[in-house]
Parts: sequence; C-alpha cells; structure tokens
Amino acid sequence: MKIGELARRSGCSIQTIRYYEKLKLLPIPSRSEGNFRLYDIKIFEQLKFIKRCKDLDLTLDEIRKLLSIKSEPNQECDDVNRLIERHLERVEFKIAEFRQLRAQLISLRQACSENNKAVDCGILKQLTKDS
Amino acid sequence: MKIGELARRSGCSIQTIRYYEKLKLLPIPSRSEGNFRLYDIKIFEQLKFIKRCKDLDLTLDEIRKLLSIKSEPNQECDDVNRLIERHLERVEFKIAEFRQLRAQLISLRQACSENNKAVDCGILKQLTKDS
DNA sequence: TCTTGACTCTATAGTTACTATAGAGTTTAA
DNA sequence: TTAAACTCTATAGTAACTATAGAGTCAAGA
Repeated sequence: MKIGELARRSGCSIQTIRYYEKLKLLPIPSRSEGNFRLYDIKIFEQLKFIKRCKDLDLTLDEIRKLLSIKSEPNQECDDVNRLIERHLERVEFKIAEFRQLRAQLISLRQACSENNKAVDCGILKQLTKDS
Repeated sequence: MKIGELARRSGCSIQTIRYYEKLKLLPIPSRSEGNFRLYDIKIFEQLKFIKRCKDLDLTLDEIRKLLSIKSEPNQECDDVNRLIERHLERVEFKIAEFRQLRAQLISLRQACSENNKAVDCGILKQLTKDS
C-alpha cells in the first residue's frame, strides 16, 4: 500500500503520515524501486490506533506512551488507566471552562441592546471597563 | 511605565507584549534614552482590552477587528454583535464536542476492570479494534 | 565612584500539530 | 509515447506564544 492509499484509508493526510514517521510514531516503511513508501497491514493498524487516540484528543506524546505500553505486552496497564483518567479530568476541566466562558459571552451579548454606534456599544464598553 | 511593570499589571508576559507590538495589536511606544520602551496609560488600557478579549478565547484576529471598530466610534456595532454571536456558537459547539469526548472516555475507562498486563488491557483493546 | 544584580533590548529558534509549496522524480493508463 | 496523477525531500508557514543568547541600561548599595 502506498502512502496515498494509506492516507485515504486512515483519515490522516499524507503530510501527517510523514510527520508521524519523522516523530517516530510510525515505523520507517520499506520502499519501492522508485523510492515510494510501501506500507503493510501492521503499520496501517498502528496508524489507525494513533488516529483513534487523536480522535480522543490525546496529545501525540500521550499516544506515544500508549504505543510504548502496547508494544510490551507484559507491562502493567495501570499506566494506561492513569493516563486516560488524567485525560478525562482535563476534559472535564475544559468543559467547565467553556461553560463559564459561554455564560460570560451570553451576559456580554445582552449588553448589546440595539444597533448602536461603536461609541455606544454595550459590548465594547464591557470589554473596556475594569471589572 | 516600562515593559516589566506593564507586564505585571496587565497579566501578559514581556515577550507577549513585544509580540503584540510586532503584530500591530499595540502601538509602538516611545523610548527612553537607554532605548527602553515607555508605555502610557492609553497603551496600558489597550492591552487590558486585549487581555479581556483573550480571556474570552477570542483569536488575535478577532481582537484586531474589535480594536478596529472601537477606534472608529461612528462605525456600526453590528459587527461586534455578530462576532460575539459567532464566537458563542463556536464555544457551544466545543462544549458539545468535549461532552461527547467525555462520554467516550468514561466508556473507555470502564473497559479497564482490573490491573492487567498490557496484553489484556481493556482500554488498549478498545483502541485497537475497529468500531 | 564602582560594582553588581535586575532589567531591557534584538534576533533567533523552539513548542504543538500540523499544512502548504517548490522542484524534481516515478507511475500508470490511454 | 505522453500526460496526468502520484510521490519524494526540503523548507517554510500557521496560531500564539515561549525561551534563550549576547549585549546594553539602570539603580541601589558599598
């Protein structure tokens, strides 16, 4: 499988795949006579693993750690659990942050009563004054 | 006021202030004889405005637009309203995304029943298999 | 006055995770 | 054979910072 097909089937772009290879998240594939990268099923599976982790908003370093644990079957999976736990906490924190931000924006939006000139703009006034 | 004091009082770092000057989000300040930047109250206020917008998660380009409207008091503030509205929509979308992500992580966490070897790890298994 | 530590300067490079592009080589189907 | 699609490496750019090197300035204390 060449890189274009791998990209289509994995949902990652060609450049991203090369990037991951450079970061050593993916192994170096064999090459054709014309120097094209040739991917086997194992690398394809690894890329799909990475993509699933990316879709979970894990950082590339976290993904690297999971790959490392995965590659050593006798290693304890306590670290996996902990990593996911910490990630969940961060996501929950982000949710809280964004909800607070939403409340702020809703409140700010209410400062704009009518179509005014900028000099009378309730939103700009709120953004200007000290709280 | 020199840049260190401005940084402390605004909550932005020295490098960030220089960065904003380079981006023309802040005007070029006067200089002392020793070539130190000297900031007056107007620039300080502008930086605080930028900081408040940053705290609302607006992009620098959005902040640039607000500053532009603000600097022309006869301009319609309809654009301000629209910008905040769109931002609010994006925040709400992000909340939905993170909530979905949270559900996925909670579900994933439940795949890990006990302290296993990596080869038996429920989380890694979930991340490996096709959905 | 001298010294020294704190402060400031510019230039440059790095962070994270990509993304784009230039110029060149390879492949494939008509 | 030809031309379009594909692939390659190298380099630079994106957004929003952040760090650092090496040099200059300032201010307080001895």
